[in-house]
Amino acid sequence: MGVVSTSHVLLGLLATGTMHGYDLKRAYDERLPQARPLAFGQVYATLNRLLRDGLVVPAGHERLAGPDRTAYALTDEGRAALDQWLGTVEPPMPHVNSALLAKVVVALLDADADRARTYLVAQRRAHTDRLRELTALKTAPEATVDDVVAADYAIAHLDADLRWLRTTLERVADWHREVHS
Amino acid sequence: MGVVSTSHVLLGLLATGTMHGYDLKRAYDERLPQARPLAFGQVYATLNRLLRDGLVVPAGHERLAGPDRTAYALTDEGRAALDQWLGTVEPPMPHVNSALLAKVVVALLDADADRARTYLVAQRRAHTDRLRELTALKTAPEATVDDVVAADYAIAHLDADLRWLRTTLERVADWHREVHS
DNA sequence: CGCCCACTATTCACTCAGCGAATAGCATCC
DNA sequence: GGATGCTATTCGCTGAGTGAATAGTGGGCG
Repeated sequence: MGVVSTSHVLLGLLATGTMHGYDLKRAYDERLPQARPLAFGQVYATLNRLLRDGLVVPAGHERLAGPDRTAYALTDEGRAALDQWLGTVEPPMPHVNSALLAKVVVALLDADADRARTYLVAQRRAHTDRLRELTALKTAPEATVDDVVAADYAIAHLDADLRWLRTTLERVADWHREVHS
Repeated sequence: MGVVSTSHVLLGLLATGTMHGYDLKRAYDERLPQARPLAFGQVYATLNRLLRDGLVVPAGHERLAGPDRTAYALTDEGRAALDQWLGTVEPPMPHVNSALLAKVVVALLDADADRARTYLVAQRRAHTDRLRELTALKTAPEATVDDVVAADYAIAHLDADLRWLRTTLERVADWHREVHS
């Protein structure tokens, strides 16, 4: 599944009004609090790429109670790129990019089936623990819809992992036999 | 959830015997056929980092029916790093890194609820289509256990996406109201 | 007043990751 | 003998990501 495209998200945030880098970072943290943390440095790097590609333009260079700051605004091209992104479905699972799967494959390859089994059991434990955390976070009284939707996403996928862990545990012996043949 | 660590997978493949870059790439394709495609260039880049860090050493430099080739072998340090990796559980969903979620958030932010709804419906369609492909692939007579396990992983997560898409569709109106307040 | 701290805003230097093209030897086949 | 294809590696470039550095301003505090 596609990894989240930082540049498109920044375009989307800029579409709500001109902003400078620092504000963008804060808007990102506010709107996508559960997402991968975004460093300031990366915001400016991405902005520069968007500028280079003509998707944003500088819109004011003021100094106001602090250091210089440059605000950026979407161009028509930027608006078009954003609409294009929003109107396109993400390719669903074009390849299986899972650390879990990779680790089990490697464990089966150069250790024995027990090694893989031990790992799977430990991972299952970590998953159930995290699942508890997330359901608590979701049902907390101060949870916003943002929080609930993000938590639901994580919960659904942890659940998917758990189901996969269970059936894979049952298959470890067969699988090990096949790998070493 | 952790993205698959190329260097550890290569260490794992090397643990089954000394290999040179080209063989490593083939072993990767054979053992992880459903994983993200790995370019030759990246194999050598990663090998050089492993060499620099003392996790592998050159083990033979032969020319045999073709260009020069350098085989690499695991060092004790490399073996230790591999064991360390295999023995560690992956942090389950430390952050929600989903293109789906990001796109819906952006759609709600600078378009209306219908825009988000249209996207969700289109995405659901793409998911169910892919789901059909994968079940076909899994039940095909020539499917190996590798194929089945990988397909199960993908299926479980597509299913998780679908459940999330359904409940999110129901919540779009509420969510849109909260975002614009 | 003078000083330190915290906040705003951006830049810099560096490494990893990923991709496509380039290079180069050998095989083989028509 | 020229074209094609396989083995094996290198190169150049862009993007992604991190942590530290820089610099100005305002507020609190003794």
